[in-house]
Amino acid sequence: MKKELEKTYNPRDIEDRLYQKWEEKKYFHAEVDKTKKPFTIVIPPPNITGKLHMGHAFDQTLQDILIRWKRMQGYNALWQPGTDHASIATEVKITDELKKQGIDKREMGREKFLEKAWEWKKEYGGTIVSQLKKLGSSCDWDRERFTMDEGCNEAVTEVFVKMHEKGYIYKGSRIVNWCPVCKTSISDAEVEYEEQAGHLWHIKYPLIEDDGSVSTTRFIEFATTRPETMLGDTAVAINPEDERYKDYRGKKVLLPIVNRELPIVEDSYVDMEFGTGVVKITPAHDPNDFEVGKRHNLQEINVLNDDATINANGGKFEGMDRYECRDAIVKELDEMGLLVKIEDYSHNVGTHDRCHTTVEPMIKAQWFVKMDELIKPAVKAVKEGEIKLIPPRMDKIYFNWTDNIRDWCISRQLWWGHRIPAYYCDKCGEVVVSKEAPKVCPKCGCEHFTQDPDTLDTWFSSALWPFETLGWPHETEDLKYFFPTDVLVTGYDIIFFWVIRMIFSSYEHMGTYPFKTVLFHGLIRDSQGRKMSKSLGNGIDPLEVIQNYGADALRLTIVTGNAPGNDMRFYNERVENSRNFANKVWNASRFIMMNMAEDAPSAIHQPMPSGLEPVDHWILSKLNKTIKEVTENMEKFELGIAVQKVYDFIWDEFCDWYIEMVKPRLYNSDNAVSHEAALWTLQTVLINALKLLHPYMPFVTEEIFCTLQDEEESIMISDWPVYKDEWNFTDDEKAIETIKEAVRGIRNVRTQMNVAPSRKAKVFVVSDKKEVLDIFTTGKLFFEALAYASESVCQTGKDGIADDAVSVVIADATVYIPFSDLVDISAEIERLTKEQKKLEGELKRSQNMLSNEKFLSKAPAEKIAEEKEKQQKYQQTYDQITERLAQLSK
RNA sequence: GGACACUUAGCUCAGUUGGGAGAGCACCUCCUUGACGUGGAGGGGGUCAGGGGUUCGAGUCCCUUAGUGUCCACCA
Repeated sequence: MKKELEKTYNPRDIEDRLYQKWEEKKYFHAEVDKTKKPFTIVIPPPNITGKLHMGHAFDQTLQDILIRWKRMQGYNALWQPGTDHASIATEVKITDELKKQGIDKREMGREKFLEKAWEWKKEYGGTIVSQLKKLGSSCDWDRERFTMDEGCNEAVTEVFVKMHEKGYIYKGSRIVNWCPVCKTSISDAEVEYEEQAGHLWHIKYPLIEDDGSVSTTRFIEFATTRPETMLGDTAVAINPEDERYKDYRGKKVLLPIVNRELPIVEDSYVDMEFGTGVVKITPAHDPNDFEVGKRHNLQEINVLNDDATINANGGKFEGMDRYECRDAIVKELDEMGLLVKIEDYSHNVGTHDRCHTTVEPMIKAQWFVKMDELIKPAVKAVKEGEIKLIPPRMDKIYFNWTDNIRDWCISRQLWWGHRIPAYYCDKCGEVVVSKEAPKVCPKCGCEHFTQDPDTLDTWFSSALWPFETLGWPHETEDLKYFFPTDVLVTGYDIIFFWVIRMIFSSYEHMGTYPFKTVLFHGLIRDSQGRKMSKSLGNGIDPLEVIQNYGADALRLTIVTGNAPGNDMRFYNERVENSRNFANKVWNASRFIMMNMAEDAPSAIHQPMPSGLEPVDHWILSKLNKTIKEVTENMEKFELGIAVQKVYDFIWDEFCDWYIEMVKPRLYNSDNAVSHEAALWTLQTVLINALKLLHPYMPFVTEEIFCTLQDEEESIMISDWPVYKDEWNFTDDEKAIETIKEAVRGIRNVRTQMNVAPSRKAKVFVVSDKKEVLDIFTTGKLFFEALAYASESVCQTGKDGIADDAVSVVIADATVYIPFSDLVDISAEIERLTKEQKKLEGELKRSQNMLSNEKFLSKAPAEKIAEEKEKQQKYQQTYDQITERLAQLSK
């Protein structure tokens, strides 16, 4: 039966059907197979609360391109999918949801809350997965994992206990970043600094004289951005080198309002150049002051509650909010005459990246991962190239973080997450860290324990993702075969949160690095270059784009014209272009199918017939080159360049030239050999081009492929095209390029002269070179098909050509079109003179280069040869134009 | 304060070992040719931010200036 396609490509009709077929046929599924080489990618697990956004689309498209390509290349390709429990994000969302229903999380209690959370996971966790499928992602869904499934839980506990035993995990009271709204500690990576307009309050504390009296004349003045923390001041610091304050050394000041005596300590931390060279020290609420406090054995007075209101240590301010208290204290100091002045001041304030609440540094007992040793192999991996970051500039960002790394605070005062496997003896408080609750206290023999209420940072489990998903801590075959993985694809925004932590975790627990290459992508921005955000409401919904233009168009848009790691702007005109391309491919295929005889076997598996003509060789040669280059680009992760080449080949070479050039042969079935050769070439080139395109546009390529095939097959499991020496036809390539040049010249002249397309004209090709005439003789019909020729004649001399014919000059030949009634000789002379001038310029440039001795002695030989060839061509053309001008001027 | 990136056609961007400036969109002219008007043919438009250097040769490498953006950083 004759195969047919619709007139336009309608992605909506086919995408879901094809995806379902792929899943049913298990094409995405990978099993250990030692006869094949593995290629593994683990998905950056999307949050269960998440809704598909452009960031996912970017991630997914790049991964899917790589995995589909490698699968076609014969690798045993595994794309390991899964989702993340996203501890804090999910907990906040559920808490808010409960609040709307008038339910308070604390009143509800931990157990009930977790039940609710699991219900939530069941209900919404699948949404994101079904959305990923809309993009065409070829993940092995049979292997789908969740960061809080049984296996991952086991891995997390294993790691925690092991690292605790090795001393890499410890509990300590230290300054942590505290979010007063989420009421949990957060890691340094989760703090986002925002430039905020604030004030610098200049305050003075009175000195305590040697006799113990409070001075009314001697003060020590300093500036602060946070006056309310004075409630927790336990010292004032000066630089030991600072001569201005030498009389104050060893003395004390009185902390007003609170009436506490504070020592004046000397610490080189104080910058003499800044302000007055004096710093008030609040060890409990500032990380630097905390360090100073440790060095000078200062008291640590916490003045804040978990919600950032003032606690009992704040005396009469107890219960006030931190900012309310600030105003009250400033007012009181002013009344006491201790406020010197207020300056406007802009400074960086740490905020929580989730809720943007100003973070409060507080001393808390938390669990930490000791980083100094762990980070070393992670630095080495990138330094020595064992892990390659793309683009390479990411190295610096990476090292900047590793060089300044601090211990990682991993405990969170949340419920949704992996609970810390630490147990406290109810009687003596002994801490036992173990996989299961201990039976007997090793210290006091008591049998009652309470588990640590805290959970772990989400990224603690994500850090294990590449190996826990393959079965670790068990020694599975999957792990041995698929690990380490090959490429990680992710946004540069989570390099610190995730990438680095996976690298050191993997090295620590697996003894090897988790992947060989990290391909970073940027952000997708709106048409004005703004970040897409909920508050701006400028987010573009990928599902809507798919609905309107198709998943292939979305994918192509995302990967086109973007260098690795760069942000991109997204707007519909770009997607329209991608959709148009899908339609172009569709219609080219449709045309080919229309010309295939009924019941004829598809040419795909047939050997090359003998009757191929130069133009067939030409397109095969072009295809061959494209195959080679595209594969090379993809190997270097230059996906944008690769797809551009496929696009150009299909649209410019195949559709605009080749198909047009073979049409006469298709419409004329008298010459069966030529007809067959054309059909074979059309199909062969199409199939190969579709294969090159498939990783980028899986749906349209599959639909065409399957329609074209006789048997039920899939392009996604077909072989990736390989460069073949026997498809190289250098001479034919050159010949067709010459014809194209002549055709373009004729079209050009006709447009310039405003000749209606309907007006055909006889075309004479004149050349004194036999091989050139041969080329045009075999290519005669191209002039008729492409250059409005009624007839074409190839000859050596000018016999029979009117003197005033229009001429098109190319290197080896001159094409004459007699248009006597239309030709304005002076205009013709002008046109040719212009061309002559242009050539003169080129010739000059070329001659300059070739007469430059240094160029000749230093440039590579092939470059010189290339330049000589060009010069020759220019000279030939130039001479012919000169000759033609002479004729016309007679 | 440090680091990184960007500055190329009206707009958005490619341009990866340095060797005659590209694409898409927009714009102008023409085309109801039997795959496609989501198309075809032709065209206009750029001193590749400014300056200096290396080189036979620089959009591409080095230095510098200016503008923009991002990340990092405890200066109270």
